[in-house]
Amino acid sequence: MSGPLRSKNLVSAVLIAGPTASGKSALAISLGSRLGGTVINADSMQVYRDLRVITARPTAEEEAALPHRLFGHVDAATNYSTGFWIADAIATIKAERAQGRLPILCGGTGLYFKALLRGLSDIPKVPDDIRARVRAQAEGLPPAVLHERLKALDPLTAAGLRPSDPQRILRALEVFEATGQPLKSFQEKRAAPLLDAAQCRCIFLAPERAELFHRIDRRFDIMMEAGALDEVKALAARDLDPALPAMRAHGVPGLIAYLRGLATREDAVAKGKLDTRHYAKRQFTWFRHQLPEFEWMSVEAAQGLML
RNA sequence: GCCCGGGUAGCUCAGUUGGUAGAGCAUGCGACUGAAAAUCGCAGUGUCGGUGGUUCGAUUCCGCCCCCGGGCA
Repeated sequence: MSGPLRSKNLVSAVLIAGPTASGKSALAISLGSRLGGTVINADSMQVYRDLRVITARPTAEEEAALPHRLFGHVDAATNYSTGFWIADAIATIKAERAQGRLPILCGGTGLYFKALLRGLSDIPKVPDDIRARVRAQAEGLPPAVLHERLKALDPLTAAGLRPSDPQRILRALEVFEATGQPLKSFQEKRAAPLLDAAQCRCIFLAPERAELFHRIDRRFDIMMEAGALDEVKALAARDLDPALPAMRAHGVPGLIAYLRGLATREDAVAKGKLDTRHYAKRQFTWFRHQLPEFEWMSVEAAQGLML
């Protein structure tokens, strides 16, 4: 069953989310072509120029069908983040609207959609040197020790974090280091949302899980045939910091290990598929609980969608 | 055919000086404000290869049988 009919001018944007490999891109292209839309990427990995095949970014032919924005516009050496994306997304949505085009946000990154619909706190950017210093000092230390350190400096934020969660602890440490104020104190003030879900069409493409897992496996095999290994080889040759987001894309760490003779090709592929399935599960959980305003829809229902 | 090693959770394995067992991974569920394709939390599951014996009690000790490795012939 498709949802109620809505006339185009009541919808200020279309948001298409869903687990990886659910067919979001195809839906975005089909809707966008009919509605005079522009597809705007809301996927944290499809922003990287170096990674096209392995991130399932739309192909050149697909991109030719209608305007696509924020795809492959970032170098893999960049530590891109939600904050950068939100800024890019604001500018892009405005620009497309100014041209009379309907923004179609499409991607699987739940945090990006949440930032769009709930607002992202205004937190000063942590200078690169401070970030690097905090991380260098943390090198090799167990997360519980870092948590103790944070507790001494910023008990407010530390109280809300698990001592086993290195990533969030480091973030809190570097924000405190850069601003002298608790991360929590910034988070308590949320910026105004960019979009109001009531004026958007928010779709979550939700295939049946077993079927989706099969598609994920098959798609990874297709990526391998389509040159994923060459792409990863070129990335590996840049010898970037393995902690960079682009270096963590599903399949990348395993394939780099394979290229360096540290893993079999079979194991690398299996790891890529497994990471992707785990991620898909987290995407279902995220949207179910964090963004309930999304309308869950089967792939078949989405195909018959009228806006 | 003989000798040695092994058969314990979906997988890889630990363990029980005899009182019906556990890690990692997988699986399921969940958290989530600038690395989010990230990071983290919780949970379940077993005829302990089969069979007979010893014993109050056997997955653990003994016999026989079956299966899988390796070696010898």
